[in-house]
Amino acid sequence: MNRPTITDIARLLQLNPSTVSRALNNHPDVSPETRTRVQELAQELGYAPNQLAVNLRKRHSGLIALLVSEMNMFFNPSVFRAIEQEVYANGYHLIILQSNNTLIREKQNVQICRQLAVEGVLVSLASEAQDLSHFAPLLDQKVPVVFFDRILPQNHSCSVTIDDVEITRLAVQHLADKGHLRIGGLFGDPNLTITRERFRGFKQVLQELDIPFEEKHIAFAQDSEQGSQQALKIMEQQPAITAFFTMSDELMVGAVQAIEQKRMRIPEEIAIIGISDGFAPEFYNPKITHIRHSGYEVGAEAARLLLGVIREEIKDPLHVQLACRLVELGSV
Amino acid sequence: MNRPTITDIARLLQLNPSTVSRALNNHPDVSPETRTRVQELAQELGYAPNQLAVNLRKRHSGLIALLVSEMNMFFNPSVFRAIEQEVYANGYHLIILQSNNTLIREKQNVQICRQLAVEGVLVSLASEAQDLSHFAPLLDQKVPVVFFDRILPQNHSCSVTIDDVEITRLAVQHLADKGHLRIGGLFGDPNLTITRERFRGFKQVLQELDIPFEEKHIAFAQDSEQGSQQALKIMEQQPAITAFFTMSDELMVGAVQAIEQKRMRIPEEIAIIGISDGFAPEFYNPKITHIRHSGYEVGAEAARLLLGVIREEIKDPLHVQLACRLVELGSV
DNA sequence: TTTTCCACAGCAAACGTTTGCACAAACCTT
DNA sequence: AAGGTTTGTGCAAACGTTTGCTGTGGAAAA
Repeated sequence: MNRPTITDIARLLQLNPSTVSRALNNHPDVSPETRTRVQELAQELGYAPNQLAVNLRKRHSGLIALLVSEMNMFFNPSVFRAIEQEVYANGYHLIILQSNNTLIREKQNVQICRQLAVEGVLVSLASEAQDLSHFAPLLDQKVPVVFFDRILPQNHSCSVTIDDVEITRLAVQHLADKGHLRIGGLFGDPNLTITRERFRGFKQVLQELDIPFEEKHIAFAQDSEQGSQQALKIMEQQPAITAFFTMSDELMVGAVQAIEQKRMRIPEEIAIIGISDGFAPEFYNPKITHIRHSGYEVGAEAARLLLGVIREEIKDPLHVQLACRLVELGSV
Repeated sequence: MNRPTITDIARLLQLNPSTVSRALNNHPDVSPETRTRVQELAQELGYAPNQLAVNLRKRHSGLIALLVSEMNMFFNPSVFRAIEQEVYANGYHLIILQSNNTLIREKQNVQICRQLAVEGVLVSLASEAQDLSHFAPLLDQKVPVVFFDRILPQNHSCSVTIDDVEITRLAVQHLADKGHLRIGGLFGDPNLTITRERFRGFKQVLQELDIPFEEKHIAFAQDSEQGSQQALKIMEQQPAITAFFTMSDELMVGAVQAIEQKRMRIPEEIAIIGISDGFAPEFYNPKITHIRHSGYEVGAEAARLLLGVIREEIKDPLHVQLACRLVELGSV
């Protein structure tokens, strides 16, 4: 037999499919005796419900979609791991859609979510996304959406981020505490809210600490390679910086590369502090002091919020900002 | 209206649902006139087919599952990126299931694949998996399966790997060419076929080159931290090694950490060569010479094979071994 | 004019479940 | 012993599509 159905079991047991269905779902309306008869036969035949039929009938898919700019090395893997685990533990399944940072793909992915009748969507925005209008098809259908990490300001859906201003405050404060007054800053894609916020925080904290902000000591870069080049340029400026602040792992890697290329010693000749989930700082010796944000926690929290909204335990949009902490490892 | 169905359109246009269906699918049996009438109204109403119903009717899900041990930093992201793109480009969607390296989860995941009626499965095995018997439920149903990266020897399904013996040959040969005769080796989880093969290759190549194999110069480690400790131990052995071979990025990171901790200079005092997809070697200065295997290519090839099997273009199990090449970057 | 054929549209069944309702038998009530 | 309630089962519709078959009107062929 090709794949036993509920109807097959019903026929074999001289029962009605509905009774079999109830028996398998432990519905109280069915006698213990028939229940066991049904379940035993189901077991024996290796029966597994046809989820496609269940989905149609119940009008849901058991799917949660993760819309993400692209798989990259640093922030994502731990976020994914957390999300998958949380989703799995609650009986849903995770489907992943990449936007490759393009708006057009993100729009398509929204449509796919709608077609597949996903029950919730987790979103880390493409850098091309300037607003959230393309999520209307989902929001109109009351599909729960939670934005995380790469978000835009809005108030209609839950979001999970880290406190970007606070994170830079911790970093710059730590550098200042150690006596660093000329600080080089490496920042990412200036289109992203996350970059703008961290940059804003950086300047703000410098001002609070009465450290002059020097245009020539900061730069924006898209990846490690660019970051490395920009870091070299910054290090050539006079008066020379004594420390680097990098807003992401990619840029930290770039900065360290540049420092090593100049054969300068960390932290004796130049200090460095980054923002990281703690993985990449381990690559080096000394390990890199950083402000730690947990990608795992971001993912887990985003998934928990989404599940809360799906279960209607959460009614109003919640905006969670996760705490971070300084991890001193000797590079400052 | 809540979400227009084909029946809604039929009613509004005084047509039969079947005609509407055919019109939307550009079936030739429908007149150009009604076809446009239908398509225009569909457009106007924002009609999107209910994929759940389509799936049930067509008895497929449009889903491809990716069974993976866990999301980790190094090998996986590029593999995922490739797989997602290939799958997406062919109109399927990707669902991801982690096993956390446990057999029990892998078994559950197989069941989930069956229930969701996925049309193909890509597998990188959990380290607990000692055989493939738990994939029987899928193979019995003729669900195409392709194994990649972490595989076990078998002949019933396609597989994609890299040539582990050849890869170590390239590495060790390169070290020997540069005059290194005392080579430290760092290897991963000895349960994995991949580890055993690379270790076998390592010994074999040493023998071919008439370099004595020293037990005290090799070690096994599960992660960077352990790798670093093992590397330190190896470096303390006399006569001292002059070069490291590391079989994975994690271990490369560990070895470099140990070398830096000893304040030894690469490559003047000690050389290092690794196996990598080329990302992590960029972290350092000098960049690390490595044998490059493309995670992206592995993923893309695995996905292509799977799609080939699904489309029945590939009938017999194909075992693809991808080529690798030496990338010289100055650490040897 | 009659026959043949084709283009188009409708009918109805099917995919495998779930679930509201009906109904029979058995069990309590007074 | 008549009525009411519980317990277990069956019937049939529904979820939204797709598709084989049937049927009609009209054009082309004979």
